[in-house]
Amino acid sequence: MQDVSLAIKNKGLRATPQRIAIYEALLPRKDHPSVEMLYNEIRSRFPSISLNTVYATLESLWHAELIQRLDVGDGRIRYDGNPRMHAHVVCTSCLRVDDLPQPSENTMLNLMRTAADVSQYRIDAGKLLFYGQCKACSADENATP
Amino acid sequence: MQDVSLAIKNKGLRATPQRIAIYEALLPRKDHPSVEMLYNEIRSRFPSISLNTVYATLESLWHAELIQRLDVGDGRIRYDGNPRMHAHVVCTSCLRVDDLPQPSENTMLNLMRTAADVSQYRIDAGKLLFYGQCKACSADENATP
DNA sequence: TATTACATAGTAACCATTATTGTTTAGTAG
DNA sequence: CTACTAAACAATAATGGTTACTATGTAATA
Repeated sequence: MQDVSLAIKNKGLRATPQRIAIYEALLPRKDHPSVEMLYNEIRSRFPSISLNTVYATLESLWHAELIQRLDVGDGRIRYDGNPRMHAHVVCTSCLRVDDLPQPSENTMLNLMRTAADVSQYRIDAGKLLFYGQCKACSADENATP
Repeated sequence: MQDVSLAIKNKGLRATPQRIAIYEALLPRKDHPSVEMLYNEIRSRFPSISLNTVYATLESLWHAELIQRLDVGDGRIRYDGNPRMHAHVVCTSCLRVDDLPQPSENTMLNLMRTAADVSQYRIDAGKLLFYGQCKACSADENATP
């Protein structure tokens, strides 16, 4: 509760009711919701909120490095309440996105360093995505061929 | 020349003049052009070609696994004449995209296998992207602060 | 209280991509 | 060579997530 408000203020942002609500809605979720998914959830408690505010707020939280922006290539951007670098898997059937515990953050940081060495770029961020089919979709496909 | 035509036919596609021209235009490039960039190049030799044909052709070549589709998140899709899995670096200033020789294809395939194990997904593809600033843009920034 | 800067809501515009449609071309069989 | 069938092409319109714009509201500062 107050943690959320404090975390926002600590980044130099105003802890408005809308921002607190959006951040609090995102944090417990593990399904990497899109803007519209969050918008629909927030609207039940915040009927007057605009879609635009959700866009702007998520961008602010992202710039403040409180959350992660995740473009998996399905046309809509997903958000992740965990700002630490980690890999993701995308189900190309149902488009769900899951976190991956492997490779570790250290391994990814090592990949980044290697990339910086060989490319001569200054590298700020990395993204590791896998695409395939989740267990549920594989089962469905076998059930109805 | 004939290689290109043959490669297309070997995938069961018709080797039309448009397809050959588009594929031949993409192959030597290392800058991962977008649809429009290729469209502009092709039009000089093929004034009547439509943008839509470039879209359709690139999708055909991609489905045939002759080329690679690359969504780096800048709004337009980039194409890579090399279909083998490899990492990329994106310059967030000038949006150029470069290939990375590291990590090796084997390393990436190992990452895929690990991801499949821990996620219980059937994994078909992987994507490793790094974001930062290329040498030229870093130099420009230091020159004009 | 006046000032200034940031937030929000609502609407309209943007733009890469995809869908649709009618036409043309290539490949194949008779 | 001609007819048939399927694929490819070109032109236009439509889609849809995102951004821009504008006006209004709210919080921090002097």
